[in-house]
Amino acid sequence: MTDRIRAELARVAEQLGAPGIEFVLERPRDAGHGDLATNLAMVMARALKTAPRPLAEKVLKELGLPPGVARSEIAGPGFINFWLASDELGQQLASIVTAGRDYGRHDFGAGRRVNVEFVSANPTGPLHVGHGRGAALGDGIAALLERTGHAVTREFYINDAGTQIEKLAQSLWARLQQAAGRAAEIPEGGYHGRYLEEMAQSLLASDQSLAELPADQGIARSRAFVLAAQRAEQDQLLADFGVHFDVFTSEQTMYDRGKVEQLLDHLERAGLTFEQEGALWLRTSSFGDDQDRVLRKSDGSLTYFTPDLAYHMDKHERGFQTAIDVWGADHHGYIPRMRAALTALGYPPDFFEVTIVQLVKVVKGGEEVKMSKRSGEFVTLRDLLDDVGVDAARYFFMMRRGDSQFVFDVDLARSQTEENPVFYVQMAHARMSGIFRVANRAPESVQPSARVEDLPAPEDTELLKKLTAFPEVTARAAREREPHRITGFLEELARLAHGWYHKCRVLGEAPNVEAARLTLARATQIVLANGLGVLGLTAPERM
RNA sequence: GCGCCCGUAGCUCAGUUGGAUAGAGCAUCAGCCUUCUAAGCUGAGGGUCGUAGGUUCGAUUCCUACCGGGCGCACCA
Repeated sequence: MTDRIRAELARVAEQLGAPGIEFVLERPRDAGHGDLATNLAMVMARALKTAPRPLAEKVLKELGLPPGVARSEIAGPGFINFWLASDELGQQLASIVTAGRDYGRHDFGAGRRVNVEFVSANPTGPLHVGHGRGAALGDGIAALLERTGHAVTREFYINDAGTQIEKLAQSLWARLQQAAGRAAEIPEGGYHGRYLEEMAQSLLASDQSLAELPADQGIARSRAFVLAAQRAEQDQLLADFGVHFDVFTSEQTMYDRGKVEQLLDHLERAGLTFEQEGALWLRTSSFGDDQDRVLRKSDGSLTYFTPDLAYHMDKHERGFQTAIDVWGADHHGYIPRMRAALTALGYPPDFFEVTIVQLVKVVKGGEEVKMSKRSGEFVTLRDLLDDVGVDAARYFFMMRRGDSQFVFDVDLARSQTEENPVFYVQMAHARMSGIFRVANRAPESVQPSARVEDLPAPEDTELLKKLTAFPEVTARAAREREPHRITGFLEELARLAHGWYHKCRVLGEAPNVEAARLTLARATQIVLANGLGVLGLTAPERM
């Protein structure tokens, strides 16, 4: 419907001398302004240098409106408002029930291959709440893209080749020595967290001889231990968090598979590099970065940037048309060099995208729970999950834009009351389900009753109109990579659903009204479930 | 010093790609249980959209400067 009106408006715009003009056709927030409104006359007025209202009259005169539009008017400074016929609304209701789980799906992604890389935590410690936010957001973005017709791969990059890992291995080695009663110091820049102490103790308990190894072997063993332990722990935790990765790529394999060498070769042959003071540089400043970047240090070793760039090249070679990276805010300064380098490689500008995830502040009992990686004290994702559960954690992380700082109120997330948005939304779904339970009918058995005349209350109409907005919300959320648009919509919908439930009886009404309201309840249940589903949350039948 | 993000009700935050009278939840206050879940619902008060300019029919939205908060500015990862 919207598409047909939009097309007709575009046709008239062309006819009146403004072809291809950009205009908005939207649902006005004020119901008094109709079901749909356009600013076409006003944007045309600017382009054609005439007054908007007379122009709106001309537009309206030329407009061949589809039969679903009941009436139209010119209002305010030159808006054109449309009211839809009530049978149009009824048909939309029926189509929700018919579409079921597919309602809110789109195919505009057209099978575009998208790689979403997220979490990608260093294997140097437990995942903390910041990773949790990245995990929820990355997974949410991936799910949104899937539901809009993209071919999505969820990917995790393991930073297992850097000096961080070396420090960690050395730190564990020191802890092993200490646990065996020897004097040993955590190396400079090493890891002081208690989890290494615990790991050392349990390793030693199962193999006393470990601490007897010569240092180089001991460190090598330590490295293998920490990598395996971190991987196992992270896998389990992410699984518990409801996040599934399709691909894990290790930094080390970028070397092992010759990707790094291949990259350096390619860059040098293309004349994109130069040597200075014994180091090899990439001319990123020619491609938008504010300075050139070192690929190979003067001591012969590579910077972190080089294998990471090779990794992105690898993604491109694997056939991905878009690579979305979800990064912590502390890495945002890294974006220009990566973008510049990928431009230098000749990749299209829409290949590389970054979604930035800002810091999470955890508040419990009205007080901030401090987190500091250096001191080894931080709020782990595991602690948070144990505290508030998966659904609440995922929902909370997704309910705010990634690029604003976020206060995670643990007490709120735990609460089983209306104040808690997760609870509130899930409760709305449970209530819709409850109607069918009491009626002793399977929700799936509902045959769409599409007559809006049988939905007499204003609450009926308001709820229904909200439901019809869901596809637009999912489309926008996917395009903008903003899962919080879904949570916001769900809360608005839940509010209407609760109000409707309170005001409008379903069972025991006149048969035609009961049938129509059962359809509405079913449609509401579907949209709530689909919305919760995109976010990876459960939609409980009862609570 | 330079760059990026943020600044909207007491608090936490939305704000439909420049639109009509700026919204929601919490908190506060006032109501509502003979009902398919009161684990809920209804209503009220609450705003100089950080500040000052600019762009135009119109600015919370775009531009500039400044103020405040966060994060970055490595031959670290």
